Amino acid sequence: MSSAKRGRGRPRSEEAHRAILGAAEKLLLKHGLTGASMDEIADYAGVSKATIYRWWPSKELLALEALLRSWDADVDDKKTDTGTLRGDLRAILRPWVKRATERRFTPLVAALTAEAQRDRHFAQTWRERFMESRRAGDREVFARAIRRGEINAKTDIDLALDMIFGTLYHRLLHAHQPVSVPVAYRVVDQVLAGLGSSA
Amino acid sequence: MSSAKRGRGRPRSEEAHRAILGAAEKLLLKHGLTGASMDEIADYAGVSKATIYRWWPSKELLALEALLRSWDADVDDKKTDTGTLRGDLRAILRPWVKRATERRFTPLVAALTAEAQRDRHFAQTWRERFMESRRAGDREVFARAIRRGEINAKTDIDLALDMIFGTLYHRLLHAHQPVSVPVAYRVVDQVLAGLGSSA
Amino acid sequence: MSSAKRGRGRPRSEEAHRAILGAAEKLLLKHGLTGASMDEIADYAGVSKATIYRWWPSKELLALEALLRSWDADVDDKKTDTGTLRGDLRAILRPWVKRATERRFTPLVAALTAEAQRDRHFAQTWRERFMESRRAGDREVFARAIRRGEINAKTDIDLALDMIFGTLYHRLLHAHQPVSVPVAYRVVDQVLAGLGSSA
Amino acid sequence: MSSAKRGRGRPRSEEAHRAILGAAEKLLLKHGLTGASMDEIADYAGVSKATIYRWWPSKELLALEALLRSWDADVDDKKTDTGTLRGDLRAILRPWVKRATERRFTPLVAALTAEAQRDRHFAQTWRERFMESRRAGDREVFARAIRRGEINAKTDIDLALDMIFGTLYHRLLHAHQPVSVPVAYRVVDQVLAGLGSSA
DNA sequence: GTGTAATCGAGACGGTACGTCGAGTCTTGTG
DNA sequence: CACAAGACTCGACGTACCGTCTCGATTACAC
Repeated sequence: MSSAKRGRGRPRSEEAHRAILGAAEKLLLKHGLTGASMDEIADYAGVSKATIYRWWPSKELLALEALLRSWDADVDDKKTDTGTLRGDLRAILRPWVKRATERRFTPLVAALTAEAQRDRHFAQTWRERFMESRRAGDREVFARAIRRGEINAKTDIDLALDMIFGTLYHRLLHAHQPVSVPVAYRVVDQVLAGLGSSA
Repeated sequence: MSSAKRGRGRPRSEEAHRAILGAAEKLLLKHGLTGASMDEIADYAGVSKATIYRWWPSKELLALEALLRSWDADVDDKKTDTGTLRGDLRAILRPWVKRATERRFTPLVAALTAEAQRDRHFAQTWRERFMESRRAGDREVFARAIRRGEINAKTDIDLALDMIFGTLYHRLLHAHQPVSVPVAYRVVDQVLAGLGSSA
Repeated sequence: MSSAKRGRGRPRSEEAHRAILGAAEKLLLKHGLTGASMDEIADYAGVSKATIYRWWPSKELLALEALLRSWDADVDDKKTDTGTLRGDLRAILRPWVKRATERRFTPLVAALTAEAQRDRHFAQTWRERFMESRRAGDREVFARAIRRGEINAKTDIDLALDMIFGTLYHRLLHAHQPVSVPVAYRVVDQVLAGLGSSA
Repeated sequence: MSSAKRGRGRPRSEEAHRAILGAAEKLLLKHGLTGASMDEIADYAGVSKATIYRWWPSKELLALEALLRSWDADVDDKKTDTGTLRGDLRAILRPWVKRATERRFTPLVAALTAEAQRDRHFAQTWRERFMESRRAGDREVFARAIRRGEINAKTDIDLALDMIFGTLYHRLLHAHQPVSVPVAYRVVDQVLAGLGSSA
């Protein structure tokens, strides 16, 4: 019956896996997509390049996973249910701003975003694994507000989220204006105000 | 005609200059920053690579200029003074959306944005020549609205602009949601609505 | 008879053995030493690579054995005693030329000869198993001729054999001149003529 | 006259060329075709790998040229006209044996011979540049003997040469029997004796 | 029968070299 | 001088193959 497919061959080394991701996190996050080479990563991980390529078909996919892990690493994903939409959004944005500004995520995010323009397939993966996955939670916050009757049921949630995160990413990427918790709060306020009237 | 400041040697070839930018526009816009090589560009322009590097210190700077020229090429920058802020913004965004969606700008913009993360110096140039230059006009529209008393004098113009363009770029870059003229109008409406209440 | 040393564990699979040699013969003979990979051979034999390496320490040794088997496969090693040295040598060379020209032995022979230059140990094995083993019979033909008084007892048999096979291999390896049964006969004639006078 | 094609661009660096061939001679001759890597050669030559590949399409072709140069390096190609065929052949073989036995040519020769079996194109080059080029002179020695009336005009020169060099290469490659000047002389004698009677 | 021991298939792994590509620099000869 | 041609350096890329290793599953002989 079952378990038929229980591993036949040599089991894949979780050790190696971890080492690769560790090296990728460290080197790619630090030096960026082009700043770190696969050879370096392999060396640093004490692993052969072939082993990396066995599991990650490209540098970009490896970087994506490293980014994801690093991103999710220090999240205290406290179920943020503060009772108000504004409160929930603030609770989401507070740690987001910290991560986004403290650590060197932006270079990788920018590089992978650029890669997504060149490779439709990667773009798909990028959307699913980076964008959509964190978006799901954010959408829920709006859904709750709708259930509460706090905002109009017809609110375009995706647009609202794009206005919030689009604005902040824009500043992050071009660094022409500061990104901070207060700024994030103001963005939330503006968006919320806008929602009300367009209802 | 004279040519007073004629140097000693062979005069610089405007012809070559134009050819380089033409090739850069064509190839870089079409295939992206990594998709086109300097050798290809030189070949296509019928120019030596050294000549390119004499005038543009790097591929990125060349791409930046090509992007700028292409961007400004088909602009009917009719001084758009419609009398209302909403009208002015719509007038600005209508051609913007066309350019941004019709032509292949996004890959280059994304690639150069990524480059800006790696190179502080390039980031500076990027901000000045790409961001700020088009921003000036946009800001003026808000300034006019303030003078008209249409919006609060303390309005954070930069934030408003980031909310508009940030949102649209966000969608452009990740293609998770559509970008269209109606969408752009809705963004304007939301932002304007937000401005009012936070005044 | 033997089987005395029957071990404790699972007996070695004769099936696997045959399959490996079969695959080796087929693939190595067809594509050469570098043209066929161990992975391919293992796959084709339906056997794991480790099983191959358990019994053959290296690709070269496996190839050697495959070559030997294939070489000896279609030999009608009719004890060729024709009564004269010339007749015996012709009887030996006739099938030799066929094998050497018809099938794809030369690439393997060349590759293994090259390997013998790099690895003294393999060179030893190569000499013993490939050269010497087929040489024994050839030498006997000369010994018979000496017993018959057909040629001088002091004839340098090894030199004679080297002159015959060296010449033919030379042509085989560099393909600058044809190898055929008539050519082989002429070589024999020349060598025999030479022997007589140097006696 | 010609010279029309005198380079426009940067002239190829004879320095680099020499360095590459020097490194190739040293490393490939010393460690063999597989024992030396292109990276090592590039390093040793103080040259980039790309430069090597610009001029030599493959490791094998580079090795061929290195072999040729090294082979021809220490030749005192004294026009050997001793008056007799035997004398001429001895004069040719004396230095040949020295080169062939003293220096580490055989591994490379064997490896390239093996390569010639895999690649028809390389085989062609190999024959032309290694075999035929040195053969031309050897053939002339026989032609002279024919003109002198020393040997039959119908002598199969190529066969005679194959018998001489084939025999010696055979011993060189398999090392089952010694190669020395006396041995070479005996081979010559045998071949010459054979020629006479088959005339 | 149950334990012990060798073998096998599957397949991951480290290592090492390959040949390719692109950016940017440098060296000539020519206009 | 500015330019065209193009050789050169540097360094990364992704691929391929070898031989080793780790497992779990088999298949005997021995107790």
